[in-house]
Amino acid sequence: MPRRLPNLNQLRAFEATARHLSFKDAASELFVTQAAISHHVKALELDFGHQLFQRHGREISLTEEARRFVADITPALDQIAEATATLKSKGLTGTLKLSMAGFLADRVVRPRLAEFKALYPELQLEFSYSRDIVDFSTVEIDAAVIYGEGTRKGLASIVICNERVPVCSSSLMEGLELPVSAEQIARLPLATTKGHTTGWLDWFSAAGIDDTSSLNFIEFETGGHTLDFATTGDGVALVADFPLIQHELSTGALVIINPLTITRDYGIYLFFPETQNPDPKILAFADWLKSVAAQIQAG
Amino acid sequence: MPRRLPNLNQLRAFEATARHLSFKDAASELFVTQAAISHHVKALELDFGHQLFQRHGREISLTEEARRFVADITPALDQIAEATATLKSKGLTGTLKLSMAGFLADRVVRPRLAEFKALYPELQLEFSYSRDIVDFSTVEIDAAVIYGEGTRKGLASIVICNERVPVCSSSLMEGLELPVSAEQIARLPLATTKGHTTGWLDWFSAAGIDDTSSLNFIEFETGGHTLDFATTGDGVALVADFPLIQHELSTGALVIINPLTITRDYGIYLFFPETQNPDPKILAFADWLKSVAAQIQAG
DNA sequence: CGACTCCCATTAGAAAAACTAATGAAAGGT
DNA sequence: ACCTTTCATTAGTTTTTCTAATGGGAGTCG
Repeated sequence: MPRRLPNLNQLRAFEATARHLSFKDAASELFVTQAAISHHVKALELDFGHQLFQRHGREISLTEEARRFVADITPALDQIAEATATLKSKGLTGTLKLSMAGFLADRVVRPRLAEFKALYPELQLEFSYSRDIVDFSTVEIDAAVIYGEGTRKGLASIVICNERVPVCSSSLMEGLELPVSAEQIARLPLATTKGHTTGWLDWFSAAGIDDTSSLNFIEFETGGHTLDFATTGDGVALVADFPLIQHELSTGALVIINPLTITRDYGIYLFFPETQNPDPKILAFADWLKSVAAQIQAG
Repeated sequence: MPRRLPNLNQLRAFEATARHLSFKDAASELFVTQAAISHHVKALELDFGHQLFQRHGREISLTEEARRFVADITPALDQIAEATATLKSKGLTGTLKLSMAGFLADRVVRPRLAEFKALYPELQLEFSYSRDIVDFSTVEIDAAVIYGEGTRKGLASIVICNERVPVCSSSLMEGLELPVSAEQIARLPLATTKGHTTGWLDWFSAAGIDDTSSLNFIEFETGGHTLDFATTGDGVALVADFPLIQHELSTGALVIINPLTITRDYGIYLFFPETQNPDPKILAFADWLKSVAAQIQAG
């Protein structure tokens, strides 16, 4: 007799909801909207012929049967997750040599190294620092994380995050209301890295402002400096909607002053030499880095 | 840290394949085509970055890592299936009083009673026999399984199976090749239950034959009799593609002589009095009966 | 040896499922 | 009383999944 399983996507939605006791939070964990979760849970309740949650206004609680049911399936899902992690990491041993800008390593990768180690226990990461692309033929590097355009000759690339939003310090916001209009932003000092004003030009173009002659750019050596400039309240930076600024956003040191996000070629990419079969270690790292980005964007 | 799960539908496909060591058989277990399984497994292999099966011509075998992985996830899926079964059956206690034609009870339901009991251990079934709908206001019956039209005034209905195919004994097939053309079938004796020639008329209409004046109908009291008639080689019966004839088909006593299947209003339905909230016991039984039908049609 | 059969792979397109945006409704907080 | 928060629902879109058709390779049988 073949095994009879419920719809497993619905099951996952239910389990996440049960953990959070919130449709909204479950939705954010699974990177979907609250409506999607609501649909899933409702379908599951219909299938099972039992209520799974009691709804009291904006609160929900598990029914007696549902409580028992989660207790049964949670370890099962854990086991699947663990077996999957083990399988994925299998064979990924050795060292992956990465090049990236210092502020990316400091702010994004290193603080989460433990998490990465848990997923790929036998994989060592080695860092070297370069804000720009390296020459793979002369430097012994497997892959490079670059904040820039997504295509380079002879290199394969994987998008990590190509959405960018304008941020500034809350102190600069005095007297202004969120969202700050693009016209107002155009009058503020705009931080960029040297020679990379394209991002801002794209952003204003997306905001419907084409006269960019009067923009006031302040150029810096590194992306970290543009962030510092914004953080100290001296101007606005255009940054990837990425773990980069997670801490600052949550403490309120930085604020997204206009929700307009541009998705252009300019963003964070992982580059590596083009081959038929890319090194699985690189793919694993790219996969992980993307998940880090996704986690943040989901709030 | 949110749990990271693989696509669970792909996982189910993989697990079924691993049990059967066959894409084809896994497909049939899951009621899909072989291509669907192939896609799922391939996607999983891509996600994991590992081959899961070695392909040797038409044989497949598990890779070493995959073997380990199945061993990990199989108990997890078992546990989910079991927890689901428990939850579904919860609260379904007492007795469900069913009315159905004798041959349906004898051929379909009773041989599988043990299976039903396993799913709903606290639910008793009681049978009474009627080929036609009963008057729910006078007879103490919860639901009726009827071979007929799918809509009756004041009653809700659930389709169990509304596909019908022509069958006859292999002895009648002497000198004919499968599939037998509709024109040839039109010359054979056609068994129906009394006053229900609609099924055959629909079938011939679907086959493109509109002149039904010369058809040779033999009418019987019960559906069982039309099957007997076909089994003894005296003519052709039009039956639901359903467990009814499973045994006869597998032994070769009956043969589907033309694959044309009609899906019309006439079929097997579960009827019960229309209410706002149907008795979950009825829904559970309908659910199970549908699964029995699906199992057979998948071969 | 060659035709045949049996599976798996691949493709393009169809069908179904999942998801979203928008909006409503209920309850809690201010 | 008003605003905020959260779940529900609807209709429509997007994405995923599935299928039908077809090709290829490896056994099998005459």
